[in-house]
Formats: sequence, structure tokens, C-alpha cells
Amino acid sequence: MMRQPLPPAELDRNRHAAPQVFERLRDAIISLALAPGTVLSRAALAQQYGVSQTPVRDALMILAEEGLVDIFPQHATKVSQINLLAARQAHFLRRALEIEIVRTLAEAPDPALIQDLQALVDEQRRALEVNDLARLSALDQAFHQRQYVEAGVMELWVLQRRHSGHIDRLRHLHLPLLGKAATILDDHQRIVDAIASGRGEAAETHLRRHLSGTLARIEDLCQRFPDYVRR
Amino acid sequence: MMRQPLPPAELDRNRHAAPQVFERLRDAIISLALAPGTVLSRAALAQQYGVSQTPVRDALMILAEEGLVDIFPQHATKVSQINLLAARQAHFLRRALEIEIVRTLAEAPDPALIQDLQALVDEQRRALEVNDLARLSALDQAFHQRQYVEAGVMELWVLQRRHSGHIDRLRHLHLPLLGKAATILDDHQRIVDAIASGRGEAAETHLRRHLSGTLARIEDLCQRFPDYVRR
DNA sequence: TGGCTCTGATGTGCTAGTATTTTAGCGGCG
DNA sequence: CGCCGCTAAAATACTAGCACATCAGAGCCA
Repeated sequence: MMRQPLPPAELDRNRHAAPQVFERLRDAIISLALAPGTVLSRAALAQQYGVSQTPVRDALMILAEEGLVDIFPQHATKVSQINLLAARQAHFLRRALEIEIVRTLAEAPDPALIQDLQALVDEQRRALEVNDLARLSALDQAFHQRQYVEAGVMELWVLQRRHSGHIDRLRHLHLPLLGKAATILDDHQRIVDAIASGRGEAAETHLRRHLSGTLARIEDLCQRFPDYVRR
Repeated sequence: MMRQPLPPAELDRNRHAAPQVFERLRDAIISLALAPGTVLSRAALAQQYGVSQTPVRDALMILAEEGLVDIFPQHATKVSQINLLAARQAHFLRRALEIEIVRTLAEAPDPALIQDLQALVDEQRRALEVNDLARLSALDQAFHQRQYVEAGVMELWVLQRRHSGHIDRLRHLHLPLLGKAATILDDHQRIVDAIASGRGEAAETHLRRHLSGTLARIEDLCQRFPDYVRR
């Protein structure tokens, strides 16, 4: 029997079991606490969380749809290798969505939106000054999410997040994010300004450069950590 | 006990049951054979297909993720109302993806791609001449899918299809597609020409007009069939 | 008559357990 | 020595069934 590196804390019996198992497994996989290739025994997981196999099975089925685990029928379920093709497609998805979003928003800039985005950029600036990376990351998410909401496509934000598992795992291989933070902030500021002044093309240009940074890091990481990555 | 308007044919015992149940239910929902609001009893469906409740449950869970059924915890599972917001977001998703695709393809047009697309357009023209609507529809799908494949994002084609359930149901409310077929063909031809000559902006323009036709029909249908639509 | 409470029926979420399928590993044969 | 087939272990897909949550509707009260 293998040791399980997962948090052993018990589930909340007042909530449904399956979503909780899903969340825990997803966090563990994305943080690489469960390394690619790890076999996920349904029976073992069920015992570990103190539930039967059905909620575990439900969780694993959802994870399989996101591509975070591979289910080999009648045989085994394993944490998937990081898939470069899947990561590229997830990045394509995000790029396509956010370009269309900034173009839409720039057509009729809403002052309330601009105010919110500017506030988020300013807060990011303060977080950078005190080197609070966790807060910086959260604010970055909020900055982009705010635009989905304004465009009336919040479900597409959720969709995009649900398909970013491979990218998120790559991000966890790449701790020294700090050097790029100033550049990211500049990009954000330029995007806000372009939307505010109704320059859709300019917003698209800045967004493309902003996201291309992520893509470059992806390709780089895949070369430096070939064990985790399936080519 | 209500009558079930589903095909009673038995399942293939050599394939897994859950995916078959899923496919049948999805087809029935999208074709509106199962009207929005219909209660889907797990026990009844299990009996109907000659399987136990688990594969039915699996199928219903996937359908719920696509938004085609609503699961009310501990109470009931129903075919969802057609959701205009979801349809708009699915349309936004498709528009964003295909615009980014044609722009990418126009940057470095591949002769083999152009040849395939042109062949598909020509075949559509022939199908239109003999009023073969089913074939026209299939060729339309193939035309767009071919571009996803060329851009290396076939999984995003699948993703886009999986989220088009609400739109597909609206399409089934709207039989007289024939009037627009010639316009659709013209759009396709212009998109091919624009990609072939490397004019990304032009391709985007034609694609936008092409897709805006669909969106206009969506809004129209929602007004004409208010019973099925949740606003 | 209108609104609140309680009860019963219904159905989901989960538990327990069976059966079929897959694959690793071993032994024999060419 | 290498390839093929057999065997057995293990995991998934499925079957059967229970328990608690939810809601419709009857009955009671104001």
C-alpha cells in the first residue's frame, strides 16, 4: 500500500461528498502534490476520505473530462502527464475568448468597468511593492474575470478555468514569477487604457503580448521538465 | 406513468452502457423529442434501456454539465428550458474561437487546407442544387471543423460542439433553413478566398457576418417560442 | 377564504457488493 | 535467446438497494 501525500482531514458531512473529493483531488493534482503518473486507487481513496467508492468515482469522472486524470477502462486510473498539446489548446481558448472580450468592451466602454479594472491594477501595484505574490496572483485572476463578467460571459470564465489544469500545473513548476510581475502590470495598465479610450485594436495588441508571455513560459518549462510532460 | 417517446431499441451489450444512454438522451433532448421540462426518472429510464440506475445516473450527470438537464438535488431531474443566456454564450464561444482560427490560418495559408475547404464549398453548392438539406448541414459542420483541425485545436471543436446544446435545440424549432442557404454558401466562399490570400481581417469580417446570421435567428426564435425558453 | 403545518411519496446521493475486462508476469516452445 | 500463450490479480463498470432531503397536497387554524 502506497503512502498518500494528501491532507487527511475529514470531509464535511453536511455537504455532498463527491464535490469535496473532486476539489481535494484537483488541488492535489494541480499543485503537483500528486505527481503525473500516480495511480489513483478508487478503493484507497474511498477509505482515505471515509466514503464509499461512488463519490470517488464521480470525482474521477469529472477530473477525466478536464484531462487531469486518465481512466483506463477496466484497468486503472492515473494522474495524467502534463500534456503540451492540451496546454496549447487551453491557451488558444483563453486568447480567443479574451481578445473577443476586450474588443467587445472597447466598443462601448463602461465607466464602472474602467474604474474597477483601474482599482485592481492599482492594488496589484501595491501588492507587488510588498512582494505579496499570492495576492498578486489573485488580483490578476480578478482582473481578467471582471472583463468576462462585464461582457456577460461569466460561464465562459468558468469554462476557461476548468480547462486550464495543464497550464496551472506547469505554472507550479515555475516558481520565480517575480521577475515578470512588473511587465504584467504594465500590460494590464495598457489594456485598461485601451478599453477606456475605445481602441479595440490596441487592446487586442496588448492582450496578445500579455498572453504570449505565458505561452513562452509554457514552452520553456516543457523543455526543462521533460519527465512530467508528454510530448 | 408517462409515455416515453424514445426509441425503445435495446443497447449494444458489447459497448459500455453509460455512453450509449448519454447519446440517446442527448439526441432526444436536442431534437426536442424530449421537451424542456420533461421529468427524467432514473428508475424509468433504467427500466426502459434494460440497465441499472448507475449508467443512467452517469449519463444524466454529463448532460447536466452541458446544461441540457437540471438536477435538483434530492428531488428531481428535468430536461432544462432552452436558456437564451447560455445560447448567447455558446455563440460567443464559437465566434471567439473561429475568428482567432481564421486569423491564424490566414497568416500562413496552407494550399492543402484551401483545396479541402474549396472542395467542401463546391460540394455544398451541389447539395443545395438538389435540396439535400441534411447533407448541406453535414458539409457545413465539416467546413468549420476542418479549420479547427488545421489550427491544431480539434479538442476545441469538440468543446464548442459540447456547449451548443441550447443553440442546437433552437435550430430544431426553425425548420425553414433553406432561404438562407445561398447566403451561407457565399459567406463560406468569401472566407476561403480571404484565408487563401492571407487577408486575416477580411476573413474575420466575413466570418462575423456569417455567424451574426445565426445569432439573429436565435433571438427571433426565442420570441416566437416563449414556452420553451427561459429568459 | 387564505395561509401555515405536517405528512407521505418521490428521487437523488450514497453504500455495498458482483462480474467482466485488462494487463503484468511466468513458463513453454520455436 | 526471444516470442507467444496462459494464468491470476486487480481495477473498473455495473447491479441492487438504503437513507435522507425535498416538495406536493391534505388538513387545520385564523
